[in-house]
Amino acid sequence: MSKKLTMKEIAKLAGVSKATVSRVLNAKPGVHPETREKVEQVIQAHSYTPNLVAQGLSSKRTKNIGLVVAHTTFRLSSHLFFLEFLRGISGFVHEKGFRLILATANSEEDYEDSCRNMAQNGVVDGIVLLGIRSNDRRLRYFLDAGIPFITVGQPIGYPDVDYVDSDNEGGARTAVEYLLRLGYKNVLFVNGPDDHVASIAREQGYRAALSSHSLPSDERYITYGDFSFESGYETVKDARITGLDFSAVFAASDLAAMGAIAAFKESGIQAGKDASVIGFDDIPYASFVDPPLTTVHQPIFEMGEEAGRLLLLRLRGNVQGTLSKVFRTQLIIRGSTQHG
Amino acid sequence: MSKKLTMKEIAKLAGVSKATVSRVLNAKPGVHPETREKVEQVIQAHSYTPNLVAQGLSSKRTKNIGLVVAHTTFRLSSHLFFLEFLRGISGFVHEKGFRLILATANSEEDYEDSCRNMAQNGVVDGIVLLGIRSNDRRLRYFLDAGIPFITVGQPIGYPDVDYVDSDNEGGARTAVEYLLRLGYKNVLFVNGPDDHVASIAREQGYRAALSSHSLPSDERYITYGDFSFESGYETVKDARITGLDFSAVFAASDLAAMGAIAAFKESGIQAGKDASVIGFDDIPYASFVDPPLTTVHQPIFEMGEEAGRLLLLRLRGNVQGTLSKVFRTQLIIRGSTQHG
DNA sequence: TGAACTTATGAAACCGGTTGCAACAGGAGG
DNA sequence: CCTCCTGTTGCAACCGGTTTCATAAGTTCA
Repeated sequence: MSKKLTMKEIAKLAGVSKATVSRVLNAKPGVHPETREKVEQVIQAHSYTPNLVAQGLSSKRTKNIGLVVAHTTFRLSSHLFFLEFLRGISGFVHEKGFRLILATANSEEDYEDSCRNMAQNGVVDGIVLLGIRSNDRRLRYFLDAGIPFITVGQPIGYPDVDYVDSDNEGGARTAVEYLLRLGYKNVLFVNGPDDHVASIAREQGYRAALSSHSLPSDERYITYGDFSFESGYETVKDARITGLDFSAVFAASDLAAMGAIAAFKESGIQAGKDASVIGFDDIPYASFVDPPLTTVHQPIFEMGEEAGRLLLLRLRGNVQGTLSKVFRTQLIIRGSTQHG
Repeated sequence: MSKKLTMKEIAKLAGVSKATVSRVLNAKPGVHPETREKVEQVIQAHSYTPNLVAQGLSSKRTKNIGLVVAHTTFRLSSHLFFLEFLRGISGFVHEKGFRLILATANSEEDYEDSCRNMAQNGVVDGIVLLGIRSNDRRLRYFLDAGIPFITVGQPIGYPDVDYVDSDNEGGARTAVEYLLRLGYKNVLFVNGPDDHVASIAREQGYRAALSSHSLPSDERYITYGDFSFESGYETVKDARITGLDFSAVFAASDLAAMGAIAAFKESGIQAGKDASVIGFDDIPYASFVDPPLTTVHQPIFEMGEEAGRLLLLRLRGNVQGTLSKVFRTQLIIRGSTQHG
């Protein structure tokens, strides 16, 4: 455990000044090739690496990206969306030499604190925000602090904010239209939280599908939950007790769809035969369950990569206007919908 | 977007020196109550927060914890172990005022780099290592750099390293003994990678269970995979083709167990009736699939918290000897094993 | 051969905090 | 009234880098 060398010591060993070592390290011009060579040798020999904290202080760029996750998103340990997104962005930013700092929270207040801290403490160069709400007031922290950030999901209420999203509305519409074409008259919609931006878009898609088939939206068939298994399960149970007449369900998450399937099964109704259920996300588990889940695929991994890409673009600074990218969604037909 | 104030400016506004502001901020003694009050007011009024990077540089403590995940662990997007662990440690360290920096990688070399960087660049105070192997040589980076770290899973080959773990051996043994008591003579073991520390312990448990029933270990029934769905599926398929005679499977992950169930099903064999399958982990999905999975529960969330707790203890410095905690595992009997 | 220009380099200021130490004021004790 | 102590405070060095600017050395050209 040799003590860590500093730039000054490297400089002395190479017989030059700190400034020169710094120039060599950052591949700056204006260093004689011979000098550069010599310095590089010393660096190699002692396998010196600069202290990134010091570097961050003086250059005002830490190469840290903050990933802030709304606690409601994070709490659903089963929310594989997050994990897949993380894989995407993590790989990308690391490749570009950035680090990822995770800010999560166990409560709404902690979350608020997380946001404020991230915005103000100077530790991160930019931020990715996951799980935002409509008119989310937390965005103000970042805007006020003047720190670059990008949201996942369209930032309703903030037209000038960068974002990545998937075509939630189109995906929902396609799914519901598919159910209607199968002949179902009533489609129970198990949505996410009503102020979640993805929920809002998916609800628009649901309504659009009904409209396109000249059907009115019956509000009793539109319900809000939290994307969980339980929310799908309970909603279907309750709806049947209430006497609603349906055998098709569109859920805003795969987990909720699995809950719906389980609830049907308890009443002796088999999804894929006597009923149809469609989920949303296409998590890796979707094809493993029985019946395999028909669902709306969104390219979560790619969305993660893209969020990283756009944020880094913004950080580099030479962009004007707002950056955004909306990914296509795709209906994946498996076994939980009636065939033919 | 008001420009961020520095400590010097706060000092001027309060009519004191930087040093005094620093003392107030860190609740150090030796400041007159009146002065303290005044400084606090100015801080409040401008909602000043210190620059954590500068603080990190001068105090040599960044309050960052690195979470390094072996790429093989991370690549399995379906590996809910990671997510649940993350929830545990993340909540804990944030509560203690630390941040979590994620280091992951898409390849073995990237992973190696990640480790080296984390160890040397001075950005983190301590490190949590997930997914280590037996005699993992990457630990040397951290030992050489003299940076505190803790591993998840017993660090085979490094007796003086802190760790948290679950009783993998006991859990495996209990599971296999349960199958043997149900009357199965041959239990196919779908293990993880053979150099993964958890795999090693689970294999010991498997063998111990056979021994305790005076059965020899038949090596043909011990197979290695990567914890994935596919590895469970393929292994069962192959084993049946090879002509092995078994209708009980113990898998080292829930996913692999689900794969095994799927493979059985394709041959018209129903887990829970004609065959028995036990998984490991008890991921949240385990109870949602059909049949609900009998599995060995390990308290992943708590393990995450504990890893954070022990590492922070170590960082505080007033501990001698090595820290470790092994959590109990528990067999959760659901529907994928034959009843009675 | 000297003026003008380039290129290579180091000294020193700076980033925004923490901390050791000296200085200074006020009170106690002799 | 002087000395000593204690409690507050600020100065300045330091953490380990980056960057500006002055200077020295070497080139080009008239």
